[in-house]
Amino acid sequence: MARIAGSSGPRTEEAIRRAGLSLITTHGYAAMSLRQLAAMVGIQQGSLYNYFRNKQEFLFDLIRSHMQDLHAALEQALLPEGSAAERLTRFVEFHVAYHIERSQEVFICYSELRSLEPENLTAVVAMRRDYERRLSDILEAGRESGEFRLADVRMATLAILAMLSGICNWYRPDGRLSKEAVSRTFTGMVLALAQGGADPAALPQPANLNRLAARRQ
Amino acid sequence: MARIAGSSGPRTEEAIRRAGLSLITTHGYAAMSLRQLAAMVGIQQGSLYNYFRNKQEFLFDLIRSHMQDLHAALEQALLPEGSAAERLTRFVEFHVAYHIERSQEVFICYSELRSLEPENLTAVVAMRRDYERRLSDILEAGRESGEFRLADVRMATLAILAMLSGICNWYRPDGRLSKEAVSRTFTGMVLALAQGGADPAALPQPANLNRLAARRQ
DNA sequence: GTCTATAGTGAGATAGAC
DNA sequence: GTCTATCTCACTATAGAC
Repeated sequence: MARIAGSSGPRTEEAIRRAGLSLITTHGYAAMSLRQLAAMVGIQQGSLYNYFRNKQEFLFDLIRSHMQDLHAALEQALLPEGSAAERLTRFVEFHVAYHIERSQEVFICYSELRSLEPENLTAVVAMRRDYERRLSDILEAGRESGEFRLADVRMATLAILAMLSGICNWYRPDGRLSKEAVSRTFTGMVLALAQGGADPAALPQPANLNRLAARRQ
Repeated sequence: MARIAGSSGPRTEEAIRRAGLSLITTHGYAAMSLRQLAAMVGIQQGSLYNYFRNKQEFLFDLIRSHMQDLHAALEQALLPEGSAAERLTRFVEFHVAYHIERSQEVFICYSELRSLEPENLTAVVAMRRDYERRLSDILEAGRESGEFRLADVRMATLAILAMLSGICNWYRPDGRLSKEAVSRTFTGMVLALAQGGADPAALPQPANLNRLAARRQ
């Protein structure tokens, strides 16, 4: 990480970005000092101010630019039409892939909202709402068409997003599971959740299982 | 919050606890200053050191004592026997109730693990593993008995816990939803997820629904 | 148990030479 | 664009009177 002379520019910018992501993910924004950050990049602490006006602006830039990337990528991935199950599958596949690919950014976007100053927070929350809505719309469409059985679309939205976003807390590229296995499994679980058929009372006993099956036909 | 004279003792201790929970939830451990904490309690900053040796110990006490409470409460709530669906239902009901009742502690236990020093972290992670295992065992039992259809018990465990723990990020006592409604809805979603029947390919069309129902009988 | 006062440290941010 | 040097401030933690 050390550096030789008075060089660089855009290379430094990218290095600061990556080091910042790493440090904030590990220790949190408040606990990360600019001295640490500079050391990791291999420059002096004062030099950082050629790249941002202050620490808060650095955080906001990280979060905002990531949210923009996320939106742009989602736009590409969403199906314009198709059954709700197909659209939901596509959404989950995208979400999982993105969360695995860019887990640090994603994690920070959830965990460091509290560290944003009010004005900056407002901007980010608006983008976030927009994203949640994409999922809500799919669930709502499925509920109306009868493909999905959901007691509450809002809660289902939050539940699914929490479940998917949790992936970036435990997924490790060198772990037991491949990206594909995770994607497949979560797609299955989310679809099962959405398609429901689970009245808590309905399924435990075999007798009830029969009733349910009959109702479905 | 202000106080009158040189009084108190255990009352102060409880006040510090509550103020700490609130501040850490809102701003995070690293961003909370002991001056803030003292001000919220209505004492001077130096007086805090009658209640802990340093800031880290305060955090660790909060987290550890909460984990102990959680384990004790879970012990009471778990069913010793019954079908996997019944046991899972009970687990979810407990989990939701607890997360709603003590959302600050729960949130901190997830979000401030990073702020624990290595030794303290080790202790907490062990307790956490133990808790996850309670859920894994239920899912595994259900998978073996054929009640549940799960591609991967470990991922299902993590998915369910993430989904449930997410509740403390958005639930508001004065909001649209009652505790009971949340509990019922999440129980339903978790059971649906566990009981599966969701090969991504299998369920969109009604034709496949029939096959599924037939197989279940 | 609480207060006031302060030691000692490390933080974010700025100034000016190269 | 980077460096060195430094300002200013807030923080954790301690000491000692009441």
